[in-house]
Amino acid sequence: MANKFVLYNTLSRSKEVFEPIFSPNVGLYVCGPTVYGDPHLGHARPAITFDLLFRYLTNLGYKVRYVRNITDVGHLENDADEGEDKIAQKARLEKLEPMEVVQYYTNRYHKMMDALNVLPPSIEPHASGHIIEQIDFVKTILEKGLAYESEGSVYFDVEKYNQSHHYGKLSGRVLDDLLNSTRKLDGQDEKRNPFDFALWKKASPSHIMRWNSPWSVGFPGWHLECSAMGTKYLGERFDIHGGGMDLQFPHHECELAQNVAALGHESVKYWMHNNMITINGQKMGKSLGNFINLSQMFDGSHPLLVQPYSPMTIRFFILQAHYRSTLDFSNDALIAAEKGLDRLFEAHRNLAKIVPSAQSSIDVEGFSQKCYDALADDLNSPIMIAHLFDMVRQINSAIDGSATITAVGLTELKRLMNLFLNDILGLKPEATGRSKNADAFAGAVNLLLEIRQEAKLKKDWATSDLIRDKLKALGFDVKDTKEGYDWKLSI
RNA sequence: GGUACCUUGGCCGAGUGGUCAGGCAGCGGUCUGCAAAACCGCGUACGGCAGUUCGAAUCUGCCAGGUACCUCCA
Repeated sequence: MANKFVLYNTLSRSKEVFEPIFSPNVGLYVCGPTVYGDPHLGHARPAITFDLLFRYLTNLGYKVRYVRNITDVGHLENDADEGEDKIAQKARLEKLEPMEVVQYYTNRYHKMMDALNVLPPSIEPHASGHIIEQIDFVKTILEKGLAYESEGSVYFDVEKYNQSHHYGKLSGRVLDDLLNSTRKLDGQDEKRNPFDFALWKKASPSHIMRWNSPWSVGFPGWHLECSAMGTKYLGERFDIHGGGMDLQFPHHECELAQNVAALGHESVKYWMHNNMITINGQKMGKSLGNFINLSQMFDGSHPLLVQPYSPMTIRFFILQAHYRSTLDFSNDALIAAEKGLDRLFEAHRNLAKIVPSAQSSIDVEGFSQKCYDALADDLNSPIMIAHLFDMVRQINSAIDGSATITAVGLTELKRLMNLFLNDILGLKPEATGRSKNADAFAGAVNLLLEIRQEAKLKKDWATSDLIRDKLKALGFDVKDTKEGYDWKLSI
């Protein structure tokens, strides 16, 4: 742990040195998906951002417990069916059991995350599996006098809380402003103040997902699950809480207040928020209807896409921007990322072709240091990737013979490239599927290229170019090398 | 309306008060039978206007444009 890891804390609005509360253990909580729809490009951002963090911290030697929840109850829909649980509504729509919908989209989420090489968290708790813990949480807040019951629902008393604490400290909100800008919602008259939020909500007759509680048959409030599950699995104090910037308010603000109300102190030391992915400069979101599903990205089926993009291209695209910047989607940017990543992988593979020298012109140690420095500076993956590309040039030069590296240096470089590329950035070459089919296929292409070699020896350029051009038309990139030839499938 | 943030070369995207981001695309060269790939070289970019400063794209103010949150949202 030579490098001081510095990360941006939303709470202080500044970069802080990371010091775990109980080193070497690190508690990390990230808001996971609401499983009522197919995962889209927006879901990939936090997943990959915090996957990078998880991998990096683990690599630094920390023992990380990573909790990422599945939200499968509670969140209210805000359209015609106001007040109905999202999951319940979807279930009625598709004539499925709510938990069937939950299971289906959870499976989909896992499948997409797996494709993106996002490591599974240590614990993935479901909100629906922690109703008892959430009810207990509500009870505690009621006992502390910071919540009140009204018509079978329980609301957090924001104004009272604000008398002794600062509601709005995370998001920079001022209570008076909220009073004027809070929108009128259903059930508003049950509340003392419009900005009070539900801890427990009484279920309407049409509401399918419902549980018994001391107050009513209903369901837990929208922000409660993270308070309850974070506390359960990471303790009353833990290190990092992450999520998308759009969750900062009200979700995380409320969560923070709930924890202070129930526990008497804040739970989270560092709050991290990733920025949004935009499309034509506008946030990509479910409610805006401009999102692209991950499966559509992978197969190119969305009308905005001119071609499919592999999971690794998506991952690389996201890592090429800093997590706190917005990232604008475009085909040009994706294609550029795809080509760049290709070059990176190619150099990584070509490491095997380097012949070591007695001297070294490549500064392996400096390279390592620069990469670690970039990560240590608030997870600056774009800078790290820039250093990786600098190394690509040197690797290619070494193959050309215009740069040199010692055997020891080469071994270390191979280790570092594996570490940075595969283990930390989580970029792995797309599976080529070594099968009998593929072997036969490769054999046939090689045979053609052998014939081309013979034609070349006879200076029969017509035949040699014919083979190359026809293969090219079929999607094979053929290139001549000192030893003979090389090829790859470019589609 | 309130609050916060953003505006970098053809595109994407880092960063800093005073030599370099990086990728993609483009141009020139080396190599090649020709290509491809690779390597070498090339772009004097930082929204506008003022101010602070020896010096600002980087700090301050104003203006313009954009975005986010304030409502479920990654």
